[in-house]
Amino acid sequence: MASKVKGSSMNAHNLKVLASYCDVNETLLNISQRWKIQILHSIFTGLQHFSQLKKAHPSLSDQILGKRLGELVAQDLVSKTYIMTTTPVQTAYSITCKGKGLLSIIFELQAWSKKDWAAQQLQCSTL
Amino acid sequence: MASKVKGSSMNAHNLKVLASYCDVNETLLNISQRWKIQILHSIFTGLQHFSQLKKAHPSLSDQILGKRLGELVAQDLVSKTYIMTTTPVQTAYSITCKGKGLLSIIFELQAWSKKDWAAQQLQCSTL
DNA sequence: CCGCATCCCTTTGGATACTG
DNA sequence: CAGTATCCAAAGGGATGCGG
Repeated sequence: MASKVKGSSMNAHNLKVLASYCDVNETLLNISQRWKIQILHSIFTGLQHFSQLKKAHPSLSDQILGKRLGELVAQDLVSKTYIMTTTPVQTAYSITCKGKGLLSIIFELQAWSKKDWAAQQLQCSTL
Repeated sequence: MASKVKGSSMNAHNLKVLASYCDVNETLLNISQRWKIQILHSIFTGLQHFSQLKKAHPSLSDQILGKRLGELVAQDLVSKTYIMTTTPVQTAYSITCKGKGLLSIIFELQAWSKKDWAAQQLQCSTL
């Protein structure tokens, strides 16, 4: 995929795809809710249980955590499994392939926001 | 930059950067407001004037358009210039280098959301 | 241990009306 | 033509308390 920040990422094909992206905004809304990316990242780093995630984000309340986890599962960004061998039954969350793909893009977004664009004015003619 | 969706994008360096991305959420919020990306894209395609943008998005009201344009300028995603040779004075908006960089990432996000991830389960082990 | 139901409050989007 | 001011409705986050 030729979608680097530098280089000719804005070619004709990409423009065509972009022209029909009226629903990207929905995607953006779906991933920009409070705590969502942080939770996804925490799961990515290995935190599997509700209590672990809770501990990792002290200022995050239970019902928001539960809500976000439900959304993440519904969006297929994390998967949920039940560990039946314990009492009471435990739950384990793990990141999906799709979730990892999203984090890749989030990484680029992070790099983009950190970049000093003012110093790049002469280099973006090919963008 | 090694930030492709396919391949080893989640290497040690990226992980380190990701680990400190608590403020990515702020960036996400700043770009996910209603109409913002649509307006940015419209400007990218060549629409320069307030009235043109208004016409391109019939269900977008004046003051929301004005608000978003102000934010886009403040975020340095678009630049604003005044055309003094006309009466009354006209305004022209154009996308900046930084704005183009954002659209590149939005394009990737679009591709990500459209992809059939269920069929990719076997290919994401290196992610 | 893992959540959900309810209520409240803040934020945000949008309609109407007005100005240089 | 290019916006702004004010007010209002809706949505989302968060605190408290309860259940499986």
